[in-house]
Amino acid sequence: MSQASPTRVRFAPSPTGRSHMGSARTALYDFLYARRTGGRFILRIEDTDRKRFVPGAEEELIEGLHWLGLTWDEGPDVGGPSGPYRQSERGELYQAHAEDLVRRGHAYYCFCSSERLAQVRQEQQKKRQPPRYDGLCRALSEAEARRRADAGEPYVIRFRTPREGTTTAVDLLRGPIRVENATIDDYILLKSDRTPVYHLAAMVDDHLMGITHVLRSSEWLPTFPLHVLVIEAFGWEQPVWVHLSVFLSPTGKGKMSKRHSGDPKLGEKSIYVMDLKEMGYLPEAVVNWIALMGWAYDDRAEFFTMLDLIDKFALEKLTPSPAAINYSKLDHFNGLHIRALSPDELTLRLVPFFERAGLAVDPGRLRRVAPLIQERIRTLDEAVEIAGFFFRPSVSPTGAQLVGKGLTARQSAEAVRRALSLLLGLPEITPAAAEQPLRDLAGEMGIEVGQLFGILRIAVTGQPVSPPLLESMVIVGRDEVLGRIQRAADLLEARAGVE
RNA sequence: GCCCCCAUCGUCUAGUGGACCAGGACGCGGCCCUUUCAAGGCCUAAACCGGGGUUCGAAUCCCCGUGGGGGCACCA
Repeated sequence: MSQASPTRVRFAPSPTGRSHMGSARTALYDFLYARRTGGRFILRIEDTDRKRFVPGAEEELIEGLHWLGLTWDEGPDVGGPSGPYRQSERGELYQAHAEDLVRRGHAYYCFCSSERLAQVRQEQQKKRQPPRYDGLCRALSEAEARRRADAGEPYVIRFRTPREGTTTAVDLLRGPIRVENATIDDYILLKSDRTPVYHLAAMVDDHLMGITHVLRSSEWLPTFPLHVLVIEAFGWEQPVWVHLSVFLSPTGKGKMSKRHSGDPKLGEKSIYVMDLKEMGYLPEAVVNWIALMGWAYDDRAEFFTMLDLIDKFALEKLTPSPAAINYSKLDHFNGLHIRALSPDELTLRLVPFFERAGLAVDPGRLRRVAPLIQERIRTLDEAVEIAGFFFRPSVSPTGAQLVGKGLTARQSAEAVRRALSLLLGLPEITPAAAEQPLRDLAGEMGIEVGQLFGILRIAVTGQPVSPPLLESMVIVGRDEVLGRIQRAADLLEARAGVE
């Protein structure tokens, strides 16, 4: 690998659906390698197939990349010297290159109809032969082909794959891959509507855009030798080829697909980038997570920021074997990155989740809540569950819920009543002022500290699991705390009367 | 069916002939801490797919099986 010229890498998605973590990882590696080497990162949209085009897909794609913190130096939205960056706007380029190949004998016109092709395929399948073009038009003379084309007969341009010899395609992670040319089909390069297929468009663009390293899915491995042949036919230099392993479903059975993706609105795990955001994951955590599925730095470090990754990323450390996705590891990384946030930053990230839950968030109060929940949440949406009560006007535990563990309603009522008068006698309700007296009270009553705090926790927060009780009381406010405990005492006494 | 790729704990992985009775992380289990829940600390269980070679020596190299994955479109 000569470093004479700066590296240029591209991410070339096709806007045919929602963008998922698999392509996000490819984009991440592209980005990391470009930044690591001081090269350029190019975004190219491969939208030659109008039938599969999905409106809005490009927008969601760009939104997702931005959310992850990826930026590119050239692309459809930012321009650049090698544009246009949408293949649908580069039509003439592909036509000219395809014709050039025909002129030089590396490709030919094929007039076979889709129907005939389908029939040929069917017969081959019946005879259990590999499905491929039978070569009917390969033998057409140049003059004959010209004549039929001029007569208006529709045609495609096919690559004239050598019938003899072998092709060696070199992948950075796998080394040389040798295949018999006889097993490589005469692939269509230019469709009858004059638009190119990937095998032509990507090769032409990578060359014209000066791409030095191609990172792409290993799904391209089967046609890899074809691509090497096409580039050779043009007389161009091969880029460094790197085929990234695919992601497998969480069970490891089959590659990850929409089939394995749930609806985040139902609390299910999704594979789509923008769903990950909705599920309460931090982009920092997602980046850390996908970076480590197929790449490792050494035998120790696992927590990485984007800056760390740029500093340490190396193509040679990529692994060629497929990886099963593991959401519990994402949860782990998310917890780590949440804890690495400043309280101010955490507050900012939390706001949309409370709003989404229909709660009126007071930013000042949320900022005070943030440190209390920072080490208790693994995803941002969990904050609503554990700290939503701070933003509700009241809580409404039932008498049954208020009864302390292992205590009767009467004992619980007495405990709350005594705690209330204790708290009323305090100049302020803070951990420093209230904790010891409450502990002493539990001791006097012969109950566990946990039992007393448990009842008060339900009384004040309305839930059995909450941030630390006394700290929470400070934020809820003295008057409201006293009121809630008063109501709890009433409820417990009513219940004690029934029992 | 044909072609291609891959193969270390359940999962993600470190490991490029001796430093490996195989290391880390997630998850699991236990202990400590503790007002709940977490976080944190400590500890346990858990793997080199099988068979042949090569070598003084193989997780590491070669071959054959097996298993897994991917691909066989006028999609990308």
